[in-house]
Amino acid sequence: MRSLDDMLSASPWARELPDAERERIKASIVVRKVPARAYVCMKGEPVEHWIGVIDGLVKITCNGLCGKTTTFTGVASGGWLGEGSLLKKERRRYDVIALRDSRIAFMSRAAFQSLLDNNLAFNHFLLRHLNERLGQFIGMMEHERLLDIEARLARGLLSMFNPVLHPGIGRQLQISQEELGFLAGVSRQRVNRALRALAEAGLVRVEYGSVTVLDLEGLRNYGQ
DNA sequence: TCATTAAACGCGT
DNA sequence: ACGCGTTTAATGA
Repeated sequence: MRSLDDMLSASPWARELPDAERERIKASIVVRKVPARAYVCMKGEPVEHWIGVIDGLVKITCNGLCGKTTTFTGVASGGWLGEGSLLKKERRRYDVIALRDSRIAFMSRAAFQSLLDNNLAFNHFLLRHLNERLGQFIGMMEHERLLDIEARLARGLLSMFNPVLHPGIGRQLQISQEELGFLAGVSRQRVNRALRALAEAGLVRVEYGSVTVLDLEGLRNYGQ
């Protein structure tokens, strides 16, 4: 995705907005470039924006007290995040960090609220979005308890290729094995081994700094 | 005993 | 400077 316009065109709620309304929303959005490793927003901040990933990749993450860090989910090109904190009127609960140079859209709280109050398509979108997320997180518990690490990594990858949550993602994902480890909750060495297994099964292609999905359905069924 | 992990190192990009 | 593969030593099931 190249521009805010592309991003809005890929967002079902924005596609159906009347032109004037769409322009009004667009005017409420600030676009900022965030370099790799920089914060998009920080835990504890007051929440003033809904956040969209126009281009790039970010992670929603949290640092434990004992120096550990975990990634709850990645958000790729075309994805929106932060609606939870916006709806609950609370401070930001998690850090959002760019995994590579990214272009990020910040929609004002007022614009978000007016869409919420006036636009049925937007409400449908939010429900669908929240439902996909909920499914992902329930699935995560299931997988953590029931699946081996290869299958868990397969599901972790799959979450990144969810077309509802990240309409702009292609088949290739630029992400390091270390970050995949944070995402799937396993060590880097184990990610490396598991990736080889998935590649061996013909489901992905592994390259320097990236993973390409060859068989989405196969990934979904991996380890039944 | 066996698998997994963090940390360290060296190599290639 | 970063990503990857490997070794090593510690951990724990």
